[in-house]
Amino acid sequence: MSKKIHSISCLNCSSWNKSVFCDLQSDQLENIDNHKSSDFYEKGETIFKEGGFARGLFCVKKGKIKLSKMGPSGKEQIIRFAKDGDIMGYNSMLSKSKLSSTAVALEGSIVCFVPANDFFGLIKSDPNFSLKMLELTAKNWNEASRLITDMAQKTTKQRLAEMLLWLKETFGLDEENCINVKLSREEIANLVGTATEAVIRLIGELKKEKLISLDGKRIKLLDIHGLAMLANRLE
Amino acid sequence: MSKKIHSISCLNCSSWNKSVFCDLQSDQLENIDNHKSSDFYEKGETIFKEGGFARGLFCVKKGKIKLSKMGPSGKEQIIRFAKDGDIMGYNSMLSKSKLSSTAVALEGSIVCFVPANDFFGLIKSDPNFSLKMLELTAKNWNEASRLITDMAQKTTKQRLAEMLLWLKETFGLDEENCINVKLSREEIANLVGTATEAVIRLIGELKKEKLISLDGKRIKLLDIHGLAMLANRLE
DNA sequence: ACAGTTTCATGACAAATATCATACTTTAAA
DNA sequence: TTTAAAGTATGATATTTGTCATGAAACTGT
Repeated sequence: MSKKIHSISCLNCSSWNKSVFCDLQSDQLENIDNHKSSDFYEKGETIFKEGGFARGLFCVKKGKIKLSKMGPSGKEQIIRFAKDGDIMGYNSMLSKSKLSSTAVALEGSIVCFVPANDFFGLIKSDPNFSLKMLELTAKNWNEASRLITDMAQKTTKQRLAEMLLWLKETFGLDEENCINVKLSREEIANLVGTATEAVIRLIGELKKEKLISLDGKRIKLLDIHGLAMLANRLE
Repeated sequence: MSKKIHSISCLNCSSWNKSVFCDLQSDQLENIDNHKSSDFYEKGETIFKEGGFARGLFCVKKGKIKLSKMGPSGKEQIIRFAKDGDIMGYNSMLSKSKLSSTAVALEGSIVCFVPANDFFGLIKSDPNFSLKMLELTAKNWNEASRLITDMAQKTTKQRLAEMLLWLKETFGLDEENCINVKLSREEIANLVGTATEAVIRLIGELKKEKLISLDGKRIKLLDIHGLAMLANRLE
């Protein structure tokens, strides 16, 4: 189970300035501080489950989280990731529907929980916050519509290349150009939307083509431009 | 080219109550009235183009519109539809990015244009409107994430069944259980994310399986439950 | 009514991908 | 450390789907 930890103030949060709360005044943050709670989740722990009820907003203080949906035949589909400063669960709250995805920690993560009332209070009282939220949801839509098009039109190999680039953009690269997140082959398959075996084979091909290399379990990007070409990114 | 037509007041608009503007006060609507314009678009006409700049919001007074993205190899991908009371172009405005899709009329349609300033004015001044917009964008996300999962995991035939049901839910059925919108096979293919030939073949199969029948160009749904089973809809 | 164009339809074939079977390898647990 | 379990890898095969070719049917404008 997740461990309740001592909440530090949003004012001192290392991820505050990356978050949607970055423009709030200190009295607004204090109000959140008074009602929020913070939890630590081990790698593999579930933060919330698809189909559940959203009583509030989750904000990632530190960590890496995958958000996935159950496909029709019980196969997981990773929809997006959340990292430091990202928020989760707001779509269900806003649309007053069940949580549309499951959140699982990819590594030890600290996640704060802000009750729905405080969130809606901000929206009612602070137009700038609303605008910030709208900006966020609009960006999400742009991402999503691109993803729909990619899923529908690109080959598995192109999608794999695309996802490797997406992972790079989301989590960045370490000193050795390795993608800064650990995913199993199965998780990559659940992101690309294919079978695990296919991912294994295609990673092998990308390796042969000198686009990537494997440093243990870590994936090193050797030729980012080549990957972008393969993924058929026009922009 | 589209024809500029005489704008009638939002107060008398037949689609007003279905729209995101339904809770506005008459003075707010009058303000929109003073700045908006209305245009008629013939079937096949383009309302706006992907990559363009969003100077405002498009609101469908009457009609049926497809919103699509260009895929990497130049193939159109239909992302969503808009009908009476639906708005378009707001995601690009909100995220301050280029229009992420192209809007084309599927039949003669009347579309009003509301300048960005008025839209942002509403958001700044009316928290209820912001909330309504957030509700809308959140619902869009839920739709989109479902669509991503479907595209990634379902077979072409399942996706076709899924899309037929989606069309039914979006545009409804006429007296004879036919889907209330006319799409070419190619457009259906661009919605399902497959080749036109595949759609033609699969429509043939669905016909043989007595799930649908063809009444000229119109698609009649014979067995909605059967289609839902095939599409593997769990809920 | 006509020719020209587009849309719809079907077959043959090639390519991509899923599935199943089976090892090997690493990680975790006893 | 040993054993079990999970994750990774590879081959063989079947299925699905895309592509190309061709022809019929429906629509369009003159």
